[in-house]
Amino acid sequence: MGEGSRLSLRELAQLSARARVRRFADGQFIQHQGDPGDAFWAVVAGHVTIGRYAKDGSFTLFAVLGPGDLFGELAFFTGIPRQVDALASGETQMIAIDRPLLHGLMAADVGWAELLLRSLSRQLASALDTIDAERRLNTVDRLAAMLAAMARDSADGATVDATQQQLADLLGVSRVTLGAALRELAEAGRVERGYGQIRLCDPSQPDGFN
Amino acid sequence: MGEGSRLSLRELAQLSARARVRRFADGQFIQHQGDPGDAFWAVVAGHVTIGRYAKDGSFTLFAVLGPGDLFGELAFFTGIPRQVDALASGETQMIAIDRPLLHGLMAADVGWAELLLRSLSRQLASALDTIDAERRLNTVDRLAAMLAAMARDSADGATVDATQQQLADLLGVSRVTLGAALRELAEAGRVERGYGQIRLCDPSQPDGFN
DNA sequence: ATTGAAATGCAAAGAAGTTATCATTTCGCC
DNA sequence: GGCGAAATGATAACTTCTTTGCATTTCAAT
Repeated sequence: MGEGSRLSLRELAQLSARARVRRFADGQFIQHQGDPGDAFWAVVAGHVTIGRYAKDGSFTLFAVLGPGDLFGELAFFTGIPRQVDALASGETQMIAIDRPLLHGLMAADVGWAELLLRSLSRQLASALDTIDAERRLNTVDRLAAMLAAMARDSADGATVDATQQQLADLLGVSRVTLGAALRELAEAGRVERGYGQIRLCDPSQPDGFN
Repeated sequence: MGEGSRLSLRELAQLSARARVRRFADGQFIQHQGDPGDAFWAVVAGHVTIGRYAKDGSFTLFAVLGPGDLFGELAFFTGIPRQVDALASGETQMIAIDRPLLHGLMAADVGWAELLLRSLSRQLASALDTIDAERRLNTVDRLAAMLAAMARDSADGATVDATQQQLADLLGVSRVTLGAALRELAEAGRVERGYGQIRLCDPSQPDGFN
């Protein structure tokens, strides 16, 4: 969701100079659904899992964020309470951007406003793509598109580290359906299935989006 | 999609003072998929239909916007080409906000930046709700939620003027499925079905979102 | 090497949605 | 009032996804 809208090292450095870095332990809650949105976060180091716990305990995974990613702008700007839960995944360092800090940033450089607008716009584009793909594409194509997007963000650009259950949650289908779709892709020679890992055979293939 | 993030009359007046109003006839294209996003739009009068034409001619309806609504910020801020088509619905008046105008606005009043951030955030919240609801709720509940949201924006707050086909497109299901869901709601006494119109019997009922 | 937990594979039954087709109702218009 | 187009209602065959349950494979820790 937040891919492609990351802060640069320069911008993270500017932030660090103006606010202190907070540390979170693995599995620690950073925000709960329903919290007031009086600040949003910039990830400095580590990873953050974004999603929504339902009353029945089930979890809808929205995204896994990394260094440079922003999140929580939504509650901050709308005044709506937090819509999602966020947990640290591994040792994580973050900076909270509250209203005084934001005003300071925007006063110092209007570029910050445009950066935030660009970040939100990208997230919205991604969300609209998801909605459209969910209606228009079958499971196999949606999976292929998602894997391609995840691989682009990965270290080597061709491997996705995730279990079938996690992929199923991301895609909003059952593990059974996801397994069937994966098998179809594997039989077509487009991916190789590992244990907790998927390798894309030809990442340059069209991904169905846009 | 854009509900609840409308410009006030005062803000529309400020805009009109700085840019000329453009007129569009019923059915006229305002923007096509793939156009460059060198400006975004503020609706001054009339209505705009937002959606996406697929190659096969099918149309995914995203929203119907009214006076005070903004759209097209997405392509403008991300640099991604237009993702959606927009058509005037009835005689429509709009203002194009390009980069010089936006910079003028933001320089005159930082409030414009926050207004845009708020608008985008609300659209994103709405899109995320849609994704989550699509996975978690059954068709009947999603329909009830959508009808409640649409009724809130309507004149009397209890009537929705739309055909079953349009509602089906909005919800992303077939007309058959939507008809069945509507019938279920009608039999539960929650709505009354008219010809091209739905009346909510108790709009104060919880709508399933949040 | 063994063992236990996690991940994956597989199959059957059932729920929910889609497409396609046709009948019926409603409304505007002459 | 009658007509025609649009909207709605209804039905059936088909597809896709889910749930459930269990077998198998993989990995890591002892």
